[in-house]
Amino acid sequence: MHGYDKYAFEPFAVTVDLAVLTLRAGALHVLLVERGQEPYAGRWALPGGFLLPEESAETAARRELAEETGLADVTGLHLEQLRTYSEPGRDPRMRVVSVAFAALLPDPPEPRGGGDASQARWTPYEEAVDLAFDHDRILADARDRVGAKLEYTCLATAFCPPEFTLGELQQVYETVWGTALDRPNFRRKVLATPGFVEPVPGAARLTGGRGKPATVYRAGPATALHPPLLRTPREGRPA
Amino acid sequence: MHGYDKYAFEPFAVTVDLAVLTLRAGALHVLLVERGQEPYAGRWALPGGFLLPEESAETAARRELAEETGLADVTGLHLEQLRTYSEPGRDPRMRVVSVAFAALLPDPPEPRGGGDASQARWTPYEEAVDLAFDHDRILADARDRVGAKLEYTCLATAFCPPEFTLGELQQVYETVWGTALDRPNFRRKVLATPGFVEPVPGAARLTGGRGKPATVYRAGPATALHPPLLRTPREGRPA
DNA sequence: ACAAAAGTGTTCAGCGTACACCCATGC
DNA sequence: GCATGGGTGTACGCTGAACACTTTTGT
Repeated sequence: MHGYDKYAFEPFAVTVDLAVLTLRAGALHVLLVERGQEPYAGRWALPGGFLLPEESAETAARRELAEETGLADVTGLHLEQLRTYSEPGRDPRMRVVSVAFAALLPDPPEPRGGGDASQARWTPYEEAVDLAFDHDRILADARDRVGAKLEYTCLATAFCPPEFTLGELQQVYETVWGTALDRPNFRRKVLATPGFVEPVPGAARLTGGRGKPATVYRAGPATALHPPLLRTPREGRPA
Repeated sequence: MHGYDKYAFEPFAVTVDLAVLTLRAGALHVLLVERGQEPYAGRWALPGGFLLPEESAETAARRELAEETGLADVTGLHLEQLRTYSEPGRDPRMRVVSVAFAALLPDPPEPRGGGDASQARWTPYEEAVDLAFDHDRILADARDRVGAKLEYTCLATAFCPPEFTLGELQQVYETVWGTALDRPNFRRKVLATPGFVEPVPGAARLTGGRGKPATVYRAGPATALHPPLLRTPREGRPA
């Protein structure tokens, strides 16, 4: 039966695609590359590419990110497998099965093009439409997943630099969810969760130029949030 | 660069693996097949196999399930992508990337072997160890995922036949989580979630031979659970 | 003095937990 | 009658939402 003859079937290509998300200026942004080659030459797409023979999907994801966008050795890159897209016809060239990842970054450097990508740039989430292949869908799935995981995991710290204030952490939630949260209650909930954040001793920072300096925190060892931080839609957003 | 030459790289094989879970006699069981061929001939494994050229992973999963275990056209089969396992060396023959699925079934028929599988059988979850390839890990991941999704989705009905009582639904939670739940409170929580279950008009059924006949319910249209049904460990299990 | 941002305190409604109790059926 | 399982009622504690208030800084 099937198995031993490596060339018995039309070969499959295996690729990775990355939905790299970050927060810039209080808005969710995604990293896009302009395709330098057919198909979809000139169109914007998620960074990604083919697996090499000795790579896992996770390794390939990091390599492609470095090649196509210049983001190598990024500190605090959170990579998370989303799902695999395998519908026939997703790539006009051949049968391509793509393992998609969601990646989260704190406010990052400017990317540069490279490899198959003629240029790379951060794009506001809302403007990232009409992408190549089925990347619109992958991006939407990534956003859904990240929004949901903020509720019951400590994922939000992956959007923050190594040291951050509770105000910054709260902005992560407010930006991704598009809702305003009550600051006192947010503070208590976060601090009441053991291992979510830990204070950096003797550090304080001014955030908006004015106001009381905020205590600085680091991400703690916890990964899950019990009880969860539920998304309770208040109306609108704050000023 | 890469892309157009289909044979430029060592080809990848793409497979699917299925962790098919069900409840039998109040215990979690998983569907295993005995491998008829090398590698791992004679060892137990999750059902699965190679993608055909014109199949999506979901289609292949259903086909392999039918071929290897005789479970074709199973009513109420819930298929859900888990993640993709792509580490080099997971299969000694060649480079195999496997898309893993978790599948949930109500109390199902006996399987039979077929295809690559010399036999197939339901195995209590605890006894499903030392599986072929990395299937121990896939199975553990499936169980974790299912346990977590019971909390905030309506997934539990996928373990129940089309019509079920609230007692049966509660047993799903108690079996998967290994905790006892308070019946009155469980009942209210489930009924308070719009679209989780809907009563079947004028139907009632005796469950244990004795006792008051229970109202019969169907799964409703809802998929998410707001608020979630949190796993609050009470000690021990009931009689 | 004022504005802005961090942080504290307090109230109150609602939910979830626990448990007592009633109902319907088989033996 | 009694055991068994389904279903209802209720009291209490705690959490989370809302908002008033204090503290610390820059201008």
